[in-house]
Amino acid sequence: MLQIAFLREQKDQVLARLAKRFYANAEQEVNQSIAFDNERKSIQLELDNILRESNEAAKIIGQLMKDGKKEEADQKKSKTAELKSKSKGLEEKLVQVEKQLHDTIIKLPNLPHESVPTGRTPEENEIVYQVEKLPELPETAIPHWDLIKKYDIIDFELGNKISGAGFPVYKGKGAKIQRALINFFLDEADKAGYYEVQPPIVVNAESGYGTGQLPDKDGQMYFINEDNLYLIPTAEVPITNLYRDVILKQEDLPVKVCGYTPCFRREAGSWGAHVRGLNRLHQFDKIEIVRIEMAENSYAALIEMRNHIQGLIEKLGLPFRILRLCGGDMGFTSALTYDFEVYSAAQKRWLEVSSVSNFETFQANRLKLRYKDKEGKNNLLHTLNGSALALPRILASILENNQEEEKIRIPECLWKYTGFESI
RNA sequence: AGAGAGUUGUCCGAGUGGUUUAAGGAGCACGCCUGGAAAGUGUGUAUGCGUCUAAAGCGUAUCGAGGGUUCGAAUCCCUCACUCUCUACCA
Repeated sequence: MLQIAFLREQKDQVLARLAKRFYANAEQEVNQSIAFDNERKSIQLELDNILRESNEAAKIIGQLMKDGKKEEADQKKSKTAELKSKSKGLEEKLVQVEKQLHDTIIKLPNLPHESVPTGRTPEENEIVYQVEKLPELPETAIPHWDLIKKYDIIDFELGNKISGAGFPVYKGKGAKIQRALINFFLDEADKAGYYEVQPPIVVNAESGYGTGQLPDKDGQMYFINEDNLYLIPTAEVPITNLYRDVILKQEDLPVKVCGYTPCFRREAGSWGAHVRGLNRLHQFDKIEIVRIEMAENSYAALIEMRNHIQGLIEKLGLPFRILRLCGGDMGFTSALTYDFEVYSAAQKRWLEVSSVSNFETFQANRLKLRYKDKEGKNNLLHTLNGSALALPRILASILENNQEEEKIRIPECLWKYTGFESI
């Protein structure tokens, strides 16, 4: 959520930056927010004055009662009745205006960083890096959905039977390579200084709201009606929310946390082309890295995270590229996002395997995540996160890119985790 | 799941309608004292919003959350969340 004070003070800049997203009603919604805020302020001022008067009166009445001057006290009481009805009306109005302000400002997406390219579609993303040569596979190469059948390592039909589409069963070496990837990614994160946590994979609405999945992506999360809980779409939600309503000390920074969780996505309406096999699932595994940084360090941290992810993909030996997302393709809450895509030779297309973003204060403002500086002043922090990495598409590209006539090579960095060198 | 007891500031903890403007203690910060430290001692120590160019100051709200009663609520009433104890169940 954007800060109302910033909208007020830097309206031109806000509108210019929102323009990069081609956000339609920017000017109208910004003006509306400011108008609601003005109204809020004037109501509060009036309300505070009335409350002050009645607080003072209550004190006097208390004193009069004590002194036994009951009649005088009663007289005073009748006067305060009027104040009371007035303050009640104002309170209702205040709540209403605060809600209107909130509902308006919550719709505004984050402001793109100045380096974000202008553009509406994925085609306009900027390619920051790309491997020089794309791998070429022999004519006989097949996509991963055929490979998993050939080697019997992932079973979608079994998953269909016990759960439904998008919930595969990993079997034998398929299951072991999952476990190997999880451990490899966690160990690498650990080496890079990330503190490991194992959070719950269901969260309450407040947490969903804190990181911005709610109200924006309500329909995308599985919801447990009975207990009012959501299945997490990413570990970003529980991990970042560990720091909801927290005021950190400057010496606690930066915060670097990682965690492995299953992730659940309904992906409502997104079935069809390009979602075969492991390309899009309802349940998948992911290792997430999360950082909390002071504003002046957050972009350096983003590059560090990007380099970490790049290192993982390089160790796995996969052909990849890095994109800087254009304004139109960037997520609602992000100020700058880099996407990693791995080339699938058998599918002849790029698959997104990681997304690393700086949210600046957008999440922190909702989370009320701040730090106390040397002067004792509280400031909003910057939050960042990235997938390091999500398993299914990484597994898909390992299978596809490493296939040979009668086996699939396992990247060497995984051998000590799998205990086998090929499938 | 049933019964009971709880939730107060950074922490512990007092407080059952009106000097609570939240006692007292601990911790922390800064000062005094000291050769240095400890002890001692003094002062300070939450958050949001508003007012203000800003700071200070002042106002207002916040004692788990939300609502209610009252001139006045940490205190009384209602709803919800969470914690603990016992019982039941169970990896």
